[in-house]
Amino acid sequence: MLLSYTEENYLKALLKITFNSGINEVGTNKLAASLVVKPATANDMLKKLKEKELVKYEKYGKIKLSKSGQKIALDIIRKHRLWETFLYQKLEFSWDEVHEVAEQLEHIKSEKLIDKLDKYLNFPEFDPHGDPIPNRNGELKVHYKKTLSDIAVGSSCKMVAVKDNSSSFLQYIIKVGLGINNQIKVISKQEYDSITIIEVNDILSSVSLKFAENIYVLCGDCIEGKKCFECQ
Amino acid sequence: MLLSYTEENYLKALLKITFNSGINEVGTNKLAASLVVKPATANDMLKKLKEKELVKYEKYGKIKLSKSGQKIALDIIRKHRLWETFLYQKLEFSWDEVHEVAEQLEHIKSEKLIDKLDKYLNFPEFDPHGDPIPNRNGELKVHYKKTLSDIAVGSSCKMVAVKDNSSSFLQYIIKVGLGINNQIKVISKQEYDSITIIEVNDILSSVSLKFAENIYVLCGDCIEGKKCFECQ
DNA sequence: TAATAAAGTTAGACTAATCTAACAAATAAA
DNA sequence: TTTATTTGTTAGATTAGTCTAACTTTATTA
Repeated sequence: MLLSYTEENYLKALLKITFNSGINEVGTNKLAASLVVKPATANDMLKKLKEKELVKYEKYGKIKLSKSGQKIALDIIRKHRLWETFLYQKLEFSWDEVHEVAEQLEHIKSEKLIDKLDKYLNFPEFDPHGDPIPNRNGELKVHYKKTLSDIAVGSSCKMVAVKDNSSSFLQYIIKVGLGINNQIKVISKQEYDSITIIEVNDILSSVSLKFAENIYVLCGDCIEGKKCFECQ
Repeated sequence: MLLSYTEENYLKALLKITFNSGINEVGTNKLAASLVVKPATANDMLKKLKEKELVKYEKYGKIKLSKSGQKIALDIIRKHRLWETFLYQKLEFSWDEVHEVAEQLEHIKSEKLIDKLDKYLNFPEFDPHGDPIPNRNGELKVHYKKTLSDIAVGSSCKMVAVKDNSSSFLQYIIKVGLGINNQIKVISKQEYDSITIIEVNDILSSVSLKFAENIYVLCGDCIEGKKCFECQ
C-alpha cells in the first residue's frame, strides 16, 4: 500500500504518542496537537486511515493503530533513526541537527535503500540519541534511560542492564554481589564525590559515580509494571 | 524561496530538455510530455513559475529558464547526481537502480546535507552514468557532445556516459558487455538502417541507431587527452 | 443531576496539482 | 492564400489536505 507523506506522519504520531505516554488511548485533539493541525483535519484523516484499516476507531471513541498501521509506523521510525545514525556517524552532523533532516529522509520509498543503509551502518541498534532502531521486522531493543546514579537516597530500584560492557566492569559488578534483576537500595550518597552506599541482598557496598552511571535500572514504580516515562 | 517537489521537477525538466537537445526553445507540449502531464497542466504551472520569476515566458511564446530558475534546476541536478553517486559507491546499488531512488532524494531540503554528502564522496565530478555533477555554484565540467553514432567505421572511441538513464537501456548496455570507460571499435555500419557492428573487449555486437545515439563517447584523439572541440 | 467545559464532528470553503473538453493562435501544406 | 494541422490556452471539475465556524457528544463539577 502506497501512503502519502501525510498519512505516514499521522501513523508515526499515533505510535509516538502511545509509546511515550504508555497510554494506549489517543483522542483526536491530542493527535491533532502533536501534528500541529486542527482537530477537524485530524478527524478527516482518521476516517481515511480507518477506511484503509490502518487505525481502529469509532466515532467519539479512542484511536488505536491496527496491526498493519503499527507495522508501517515502526517502519517509518526505523527509517528515521537509521538516517539519523547515518547523518551523525558518516556525515558528521551534530546531535541536534539530525532530526530535522531525518524527518524528510524517513519518507523516501525504497526497501532496498533502507536495508542497504542498515547494512552500511553495521546494523545499529540505537540511534545517536540512544533510541532503539526497529529491525526490518519491526522489533526493537527496549532501552533503558535511568541509571543507578539517578536514584534518590532511600529509594529502591532493579538493575536491568549495563551500559559499559567491558569485562573489567562486569567483574567489578560481580564482586559487589550484583547481577541482572537484582534489587538495589540506595542507602546514602556522599555529596562531594557522589560515592554511593548501596544495599544488595542485605549486603552494603560503596560504589563510585562512574560505576553508578553504567548500571541501567528501573525505578520502584516500573518494577511493579508501570512503565514510567523516565525509565523506559 | 521554498518550492514544492512539483515546481522543482518542472524546472529540472526545462533544464534537461534544453541541455539534451541543445535547443533553447521549449514549448508547452514538449515540457508536458517530458513530465507525463497534460499540456493544460504544464500551462498552469508555467504561469505560476513566471509569477515567481523562475521562467521567462509569454503567451504562445517559447519557455526559457530565468537565471534564478536555472540555478535552482542545476541545484536539483547536483543533488540528484550526488545521491546517485552515494547509492552506487557506498551502498552498492547497481548502475540501473540508482536513478529511481535519486528522483526522490533530490528533493530533500538541506544545503548542509548536500555539502556534507559532497565532501563525504570526495567531491566527485561525475555520477555513475558519467554525467557531470554541478558544484555548489552551479558550475559543471563540460559534458559530452559526441555519441557512438557519430563515430566513423574503423575508428575507435571510449564510452564516457549515457544519454538515456532508463533502467531498460542501462540493462541492455550491460548485456552488450559495455560500461563506462570501455573502448569501442566501430566495425561496420549498415547504410540502410544504420545498424552498427561494434567490438568491445574482443566481442562483436550489433546495435541499433537508437542505441548508438544514446552512448556518449570520446574520439580517439580525446582518449589521448587532446580535448577536441567536437567531443567536449 | 443539571450546568458548564472539554472533546470530537460536520459542513462548507480554500489551495495546489491535476484532468477533460472546448477554443484560439501559429505553422505547415495544398 | 486559404485550409488543415499542430500547438497552446481557457474554463470548469476533481482530489488531497487543510482551514473556520457551528454543532454534538461526553466528561466534569458545583
